[in-house]
Amino acid sequence: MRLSQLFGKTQREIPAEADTISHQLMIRSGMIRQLTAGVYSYLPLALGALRKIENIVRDEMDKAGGQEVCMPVLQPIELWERSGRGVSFGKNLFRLFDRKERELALGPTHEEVVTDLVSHSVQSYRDLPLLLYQIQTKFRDEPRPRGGLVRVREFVMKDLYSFDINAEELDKSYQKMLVAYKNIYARCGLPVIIIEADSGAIGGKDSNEFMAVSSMGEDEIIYCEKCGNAANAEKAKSIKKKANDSSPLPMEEVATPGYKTIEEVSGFLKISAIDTLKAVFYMADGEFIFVTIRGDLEINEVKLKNLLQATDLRLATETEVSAAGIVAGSASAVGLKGIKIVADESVTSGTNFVAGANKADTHLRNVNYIRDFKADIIGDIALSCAGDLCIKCDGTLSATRGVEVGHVFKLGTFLSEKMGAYFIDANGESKPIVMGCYGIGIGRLMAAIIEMHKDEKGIIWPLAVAPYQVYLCPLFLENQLVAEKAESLYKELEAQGLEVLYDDRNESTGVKFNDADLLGIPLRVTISPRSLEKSNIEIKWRSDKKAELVPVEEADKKIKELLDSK
RNA sequence: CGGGGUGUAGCGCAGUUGGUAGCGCGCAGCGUUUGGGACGCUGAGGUCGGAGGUUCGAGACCUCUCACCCCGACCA
Repeated sequence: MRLSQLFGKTQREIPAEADTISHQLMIRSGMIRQLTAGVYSYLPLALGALRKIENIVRDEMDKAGGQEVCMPVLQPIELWERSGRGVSFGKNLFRLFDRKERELALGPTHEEVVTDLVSHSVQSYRDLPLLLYQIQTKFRDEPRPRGGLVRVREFVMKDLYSFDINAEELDKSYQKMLVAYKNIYARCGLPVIIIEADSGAIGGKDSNEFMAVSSMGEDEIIYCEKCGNAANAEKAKSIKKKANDSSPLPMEEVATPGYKTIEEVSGFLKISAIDTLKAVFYMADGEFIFVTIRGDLEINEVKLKNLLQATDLRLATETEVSAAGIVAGSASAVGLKGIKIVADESVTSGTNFVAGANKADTHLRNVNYIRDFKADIIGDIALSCAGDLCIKCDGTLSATRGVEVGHVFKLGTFLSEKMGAYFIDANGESKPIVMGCYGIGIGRLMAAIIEMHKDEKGIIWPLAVAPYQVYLCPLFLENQLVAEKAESLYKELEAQGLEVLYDDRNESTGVKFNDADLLGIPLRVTISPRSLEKSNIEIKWRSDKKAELVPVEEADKKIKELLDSK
């Protein structure tokens, strides 16, 4: 490709709307252009890299036994009502009406469609296992798109669905996918860690995420350096500090005039937060919920949502709180009636807590679980954080941030049951198909790769995913010799099947080198009068500082060799 | 959904007490240059996000609205 013809210009200035480095680089290099929030056009350079990534993904899916299909983006809403997941996707589901006023959704994922599809063509255990996948656009109306391609509303995703006869067979499919995924990230030059994850709106049991560790990541990862146990913070379990557990004393009131927050109250009473109980109020599917947890801990809303089996969970508004008769700032579960109480296990971890007295400017000392209050539901709803202890060994947990570049789920049978996807087993019995699903966001993966492979000058593409392999960079193009050699080398390299970006522009050396660095094509080949005088050309890896001189007549061979050796 | 911020040329920005819209980059033409973002001259490019209002006069002031970005979706 001649750079002079390539659609998409490089730009010097850092775009104002771009915060993350990968986003800035993609805009500056002319790869992408935003149309509206979370919606992007992909220009040739971006598409080149995306195709490379897709092909790696496709190759690994095929090797793992996957068969590629293409399913509709446009999906009747009834499909989502049938599975019950329309509700859990909520406003993230793009909805529209056709001319007959029939409601449709733009597919945010394809479990429903694929399950429906399979239910019609799989009847026997002989048809299983089955792995179906596609690489195709998804639509999700995210409340807040961010970070360029990190979180968008329209994106290309590889989604594979596995269908098995039982849990053991699902395990095998799952393991196959884990291997394939590891291969994919390795081939893309992206180090990842595999962590335990919540299955969210997708549903299901076991779930793992592939995370690229990066400061631009949206997710917090809690991990143990000692045993390697790692999980998404919204899923992570940990052992918390011990609270005091002296023998229970009689409960007594204490005046706390104007002191409301845990910090204020514990400061005023000269105790630490660990010896208090905090109260937080939620609305779960329209029901007011009173949640209590030890004062030094935070509530993990994902765990809470799962514990309540709620589809919609949010903090209660002040109006709802007062309507429920709660005295904000002095609330506790002690003596509370007619409200569902959820408690974190931590309330049982100590004794003689300070909690609200449910009366203004007053708290209670020596509150003890069971004796003074009882929860309707008790469970682990605490957020784990760095400094807690590992539940698998006695190591101390650390926290880091990561970008989720892949997510795999064991779905089990809940969808196949709802969607009517059954098979006849070897004994002639009808059973629901056991499912798994496995996704990779291609654009996000590309962004993560750039985030990982860059320097102050620009992108440094790993060869396997670079939009071009060679940046052919003649200097002083008006020089007859340079022009002729560049043209002939360009043709020779392309004839060898190499992907060459030929900078045929009459730009100054600085401009060309800076653009070459910005675009990050792995191998730069410089042709100039200076080196040509000695019958040499210059070859340099984008990742290296130093260039290598090579005799002109060996240039094409040498370039091919270098690329093949990588 | 809450909080904060920004909308002026393709990009980055300036625009004073309200007086007929500018700079840099980029773009086009000509010339001189050019081993790490060269220089000169000439030129094109604007419904100042939108609507309404105040005013003799609005990019600026008022009201409404839309879009985009960032933070939080978090404790009473």
